[in-house]
Amino acid sequence: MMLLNLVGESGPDGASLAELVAASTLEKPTVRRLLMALIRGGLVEQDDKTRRYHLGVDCYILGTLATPRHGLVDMAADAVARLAAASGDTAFVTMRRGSAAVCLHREEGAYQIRTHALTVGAQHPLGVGAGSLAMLAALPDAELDAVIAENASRLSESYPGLEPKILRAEVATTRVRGYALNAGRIVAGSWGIGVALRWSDGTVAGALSLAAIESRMQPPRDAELAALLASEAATVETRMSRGLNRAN
Amino acid sequence: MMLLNLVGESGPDGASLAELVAASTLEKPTVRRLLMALIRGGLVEQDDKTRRYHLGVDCYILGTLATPRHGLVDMAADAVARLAAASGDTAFVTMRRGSAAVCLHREEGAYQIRTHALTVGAQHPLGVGAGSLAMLAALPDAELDAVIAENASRLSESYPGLEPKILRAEVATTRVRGYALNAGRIVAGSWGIGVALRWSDGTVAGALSLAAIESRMQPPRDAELAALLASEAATVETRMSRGLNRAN
DNA sequence: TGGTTGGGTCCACACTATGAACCATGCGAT
DNA sequence: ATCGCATGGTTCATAGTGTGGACCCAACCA
Repeated sequence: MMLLNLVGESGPDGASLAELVAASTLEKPTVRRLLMALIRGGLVEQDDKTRRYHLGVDCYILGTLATPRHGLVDMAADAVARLAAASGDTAFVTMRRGSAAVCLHREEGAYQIRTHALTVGAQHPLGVGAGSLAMLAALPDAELDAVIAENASRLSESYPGLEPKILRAEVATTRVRGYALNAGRIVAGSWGIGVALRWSDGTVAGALSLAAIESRMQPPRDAELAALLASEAATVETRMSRGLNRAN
Repeated sequence: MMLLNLVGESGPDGASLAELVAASTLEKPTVRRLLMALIRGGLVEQDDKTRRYHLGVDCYILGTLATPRHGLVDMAADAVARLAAASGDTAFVTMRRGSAAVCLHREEGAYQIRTHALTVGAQHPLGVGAGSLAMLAALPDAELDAVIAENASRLSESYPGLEPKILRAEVATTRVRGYALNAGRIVAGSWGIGVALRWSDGTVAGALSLAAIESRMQPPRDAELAALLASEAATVETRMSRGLNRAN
């Protein structure tokens, strides 16, 4: 499942065997054998020419069958389109995946300078990035602690300037402010604003966010964008509760 | 992966442990352990109250990430909607999954009598059902033989009246006729018409189909519906080739 | 109260995954 | 032409992990 996930993260060009070995904690023969098993099951496929591994049809099939329960992107697609159109910047749907956030949908606006700091499939610990931070801040305190604890080592190692302590401070200001702001903390100059999305039972599902260069996120524009996000989020959330998808 | 698939097939109400044990060839402790592993990985989730198992968020995430490569339903959604609206009957998107066909999308028309012979998530051997038969007939002969051989035992056991020999005859007439017709072979009185969909490289991706009661599939209406299907299939196929999704 | 059904777990045992070492192939440089 | 070096892929003794019959428990119903 770790491998499946890595293949998913690898984007439209897929992943090579070597890349997967490097990204996983497994040895080459093991990776290869597991990939063969995934291929047999249809969850992964290998391009005959390039020898690279991609997600298989069965992933798509299972995903489609899981849509009635979890289909956030469908419910948010038009909201994201409106956000991108209205702002001219790039809009995203991010979803929670345990203690990480996955970017599932990206819609570019018309403005000529576009940040590519966040691409579809990318995963970061909760709190890293605007949408991701919005989700983290939306969690109940117990869960927040658990998530931060789980991510602690990865944060300190791979995300300098986003150590647990700083993250907690960010969460606090996010909660007061009402929306999450990423002031170029991951890629310098690439700013973002995000708001969380919840299922009708209150659990955090994902987030809507906007990204742009620093100059386009200064007051008073930042507040305007945040208002835009909040209104679209409300729209999406009513839709999420209407389709009474989830029993639990 | 077999279990994952079974959970997927089980529809929106999920599956109980006992059902999964029965449907799989595994023993109860094994099923339970594998399910726990799938739950750990986020591919499956268990409803705390009902104790039933459902597809998890990660299935949806992987499915979304696989959409650029395999996203048939998105490409066919509006065509299916038009089919259902124009015919008043129920329209389907089916996809190939090895030697089986999976129903991924179902759109009901306005007509008051609706067949529920095919529901989303249902899987049958290739050749069983209109869309499924359309796919089988669209395969090159070598592949057709392989598929029929693989399904032989299941066909004879579970689908009386659709033994390999009869299926081959059906394929022949389908190829001549240009579209697949299921004259109530699975559920008496429930008829269907289907046409195959191909990727731009010629490989069979899935099918579009319509289902209705027998009386609504008699000449000349059957031919009219087939024409409708063919034209929508053409639309979908041009869209499939435009998004040059697949390298291989 | 007693029987039945379904969910979930234990642990001796058998089988299966593991990875260091190895082979094969494609490609750029000399 | 030939070498060197990535990168993809495979082998096989060994360590370790999954397997399932038997069992427990709770809920439900007569």
